[in-house]
Amino acid sequence: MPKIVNKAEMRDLIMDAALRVFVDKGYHAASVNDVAKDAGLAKGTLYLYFESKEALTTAIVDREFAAIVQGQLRTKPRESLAAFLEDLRQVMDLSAEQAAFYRVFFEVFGPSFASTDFTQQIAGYFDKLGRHYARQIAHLQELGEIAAHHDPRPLGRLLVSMLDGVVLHQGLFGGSKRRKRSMMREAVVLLRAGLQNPPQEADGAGMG
Amino acid sequence: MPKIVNKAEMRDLIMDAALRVFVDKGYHAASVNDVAKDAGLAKGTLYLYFESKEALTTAIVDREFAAIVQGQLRTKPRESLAAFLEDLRQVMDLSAEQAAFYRVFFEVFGPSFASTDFTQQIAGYFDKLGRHYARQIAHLQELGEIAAHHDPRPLGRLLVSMLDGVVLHQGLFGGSKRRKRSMMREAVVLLRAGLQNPPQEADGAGMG
DNA sequence: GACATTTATGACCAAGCGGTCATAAACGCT
DNA sequence: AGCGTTTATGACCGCTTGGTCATAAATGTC
Repeated sequence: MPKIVNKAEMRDLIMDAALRVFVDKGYHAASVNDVAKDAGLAKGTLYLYFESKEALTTAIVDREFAAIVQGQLRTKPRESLAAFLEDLRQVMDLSAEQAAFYRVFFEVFGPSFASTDFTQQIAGYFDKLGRHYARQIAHLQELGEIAAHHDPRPLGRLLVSMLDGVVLHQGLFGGSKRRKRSMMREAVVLLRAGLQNPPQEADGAGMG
Repeated sequence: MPKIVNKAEMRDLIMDAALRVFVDKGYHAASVNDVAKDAGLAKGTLYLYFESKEALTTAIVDREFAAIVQGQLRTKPRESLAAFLEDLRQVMDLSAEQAAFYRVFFEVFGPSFASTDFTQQIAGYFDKLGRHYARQIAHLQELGEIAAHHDPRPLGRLLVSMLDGVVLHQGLFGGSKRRKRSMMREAVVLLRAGLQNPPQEADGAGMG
């Protein structure tokens, strides 16, 4: 009988290699050959497990992305604002590898690559996370921990965008640990005050 | 005597075409030929005005980026929190074209492309904007419009990251006008409360 | 050890790219 | 009109890429 390999394991191994190479050289500069070599395989072998470079990439993005988002989704609804803020702090405190992945992710996410399906899928992840935050916010509003005037849905989605921005800038531009820490501290302080306080009718706020 | 063309004008014309094509097809999928055709030129002509595709791209990013950032920098220091918030709201309210540019920008901004110089330059723009906000914040603190416990520098840079995230998500994932409006409203409300309120010593906020 | 079947290989291919350059067109001036 | 100079052109080149495929290696069973 024939030789047998664990295909799922092999796919994971290849995805690991690909992610390393993409992070190192950039997605578009990395050739399939580069990836295969890093995985210790010949190019042809790689094509036994992924039908194209795009398929490989999609699989990676899906895997990594799901991991990040699921990590947040798994958290049980918190019972205090402080605990919720701690969750948010954790999203911002991605590991260096995850931040690097983020860079790749955005390089990949151009019109050239993104089929509508792909875009939808990613948008779906962010929206899901946003809705999760929305539920969390609504819950904390009931507990009186978050001011009642906030609208949970847009606020949840807004938080996702904002935190993503913070993470992305960290991934792209780095900066010292010190700076990162002080920024994260400010973020938590800002969000805490922003979430828990009702709007004070200020002076002459015009607005359109 | 010779034929004469306005080189600066020509460069701008080419950059306009390139941006259109990049936005439409994605940076990596767009060939120099595509750009030249869109500009109504032959490829060789384009190379009379830009020495390489990378040079063209750098010029575009520089131009567009400077426009966005300079727009904010030109604002005189505001004398009220409300006015400052209105400035922030404006950054988030980019036109569709500017948002599309953002997408291209991040596609370009991979390790494959980015020379260290380029990265530094872009980081410089963001930092500059962050310092601008920091000055603004410090000023409003003196006026008592922003709570004193905030640290202007990291907070300014944080705002840049956050707003960038919001803009980016808008550019990438779009969504209805309604949704955009409600998110922006939430953003302003959140930031106003976050900025103007002092930290309330909450319950049991642990933290590392 | 022979066999059937799966898995691995890397030379090979067509296609497309960025970039060049000999040649032609356009133009301003006299 | 004629000339000197700048500007425009697109066939062409070298190179790399994603992807294929005939061939070889590996493996489990008898």
